[in-house]
Amino acid sequence: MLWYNQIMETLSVKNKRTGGRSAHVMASIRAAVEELIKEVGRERITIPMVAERAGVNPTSIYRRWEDLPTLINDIATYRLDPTRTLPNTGDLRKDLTGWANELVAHYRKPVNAALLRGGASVAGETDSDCLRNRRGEVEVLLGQGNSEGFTAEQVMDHVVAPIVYRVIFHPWDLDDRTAEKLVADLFSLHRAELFSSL
Amino acid sequence: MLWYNQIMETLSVKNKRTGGRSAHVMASIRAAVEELIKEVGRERITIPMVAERAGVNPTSIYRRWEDLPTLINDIATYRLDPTRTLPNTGDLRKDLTGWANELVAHYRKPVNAALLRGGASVAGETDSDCLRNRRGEVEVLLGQGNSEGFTAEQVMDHVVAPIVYRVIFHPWDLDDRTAEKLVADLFSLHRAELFSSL
DNA sequence: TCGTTAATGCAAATGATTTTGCTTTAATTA
DNA sequence: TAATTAAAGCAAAATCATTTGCATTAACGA
Repeated sequence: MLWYNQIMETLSVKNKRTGGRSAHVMASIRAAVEELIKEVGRERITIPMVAERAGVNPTSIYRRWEDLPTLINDIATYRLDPTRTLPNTGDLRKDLTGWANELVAHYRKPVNAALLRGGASVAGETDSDCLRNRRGEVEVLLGQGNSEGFTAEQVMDHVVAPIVYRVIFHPWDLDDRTAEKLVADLFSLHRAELFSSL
Repeated sequence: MLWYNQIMETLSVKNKRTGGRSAHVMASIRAAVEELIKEVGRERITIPMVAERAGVNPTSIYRRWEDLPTLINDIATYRLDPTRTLPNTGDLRKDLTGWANELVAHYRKPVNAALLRGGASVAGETDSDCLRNRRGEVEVLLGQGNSEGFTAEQVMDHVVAPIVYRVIFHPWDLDDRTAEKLVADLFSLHRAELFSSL
């Protein structure tokens, strides 16, 4: 649960009055967007819809945000906390599995999946790769202790990419065995390379 | 270049008249959506915009497609000619590599990448998976001759997903060795399973 | 080629979204 | 607590999207 002033701090457009009513309006709008993203999907949300669900006047939304994409990106900016501690048991396989499981759990929440799809729709040109933090984390995981010869690219290709693919296109195929299976695939791939170099 | 009747066959909503004018209207709409996706981005396209650019009456779009997400998904889904012949040399590895190379070449064109991102933003609900044809093709490739024990899921996870991930988030990492490398990974993964079962 | 009628075009009507001017509420500061 | 004024509410107007009924075009089978 975020406090109202924390909610206010997450917005791209600032108010001068950050307490009481304003914060309550923001919280209602955010809750409404999250509900609606789950119920009707990002593409079918309208501003009047959000206003009605939030019990707020549409004008209040129009005056604060330029347009709907801005609103949704603002509100759905629920991120994996970049300061959280990563698994570090000394066992790379365990760490990767634990980390990938966090990723899966995160993106099984419809709001976060919707955000990723939203990120996808504006990716490619700018440097706004909304997964760049994940690659950074992979590098940390590989760096702490024995990387067993894996590169971040391999982990991104064979663990992160399949998860992302499922989140975006096949969310119903994302279950709590996905992460373990993919890490197992990664490790068998690696062993194969060891064998073939014998 | 698709023929008009091939374009018609790709739509989710069918016409009884598939030639001449209808096909021309479809082709114009498709071209308009492609241009606009590049120019203004998925988020700011409207149906009247598409109609004007296509030189077509908005009514023609409204009557055929339920709404904009459906239209975009339709166009994004069928950009690769679904009737093209797939590689069939008898050598699965060669076939997969050739097919994956087609995929890479296709998505290295900016229009197609933009369409995939557009598809991503409307994915996740219903069965509107704009990559479902790719999975179908994988099943065909595995079905013709020796599948060497691969499942479509494995190919989707370790060949298609990494390509899609790069297309959407890292297009600059998509080069003409990507496909071959990923198929090589897939095969080494498979060999690993053989080894580990010894 | 002709006749049928599906598909498109056109225009008016409807419905929804967005903007605007003004009023009210209440957060903040003194 | 009172004064100030930012932010929210309200309602009417303007804009834009969508639907609808009918006229026109042309695809396709006879």
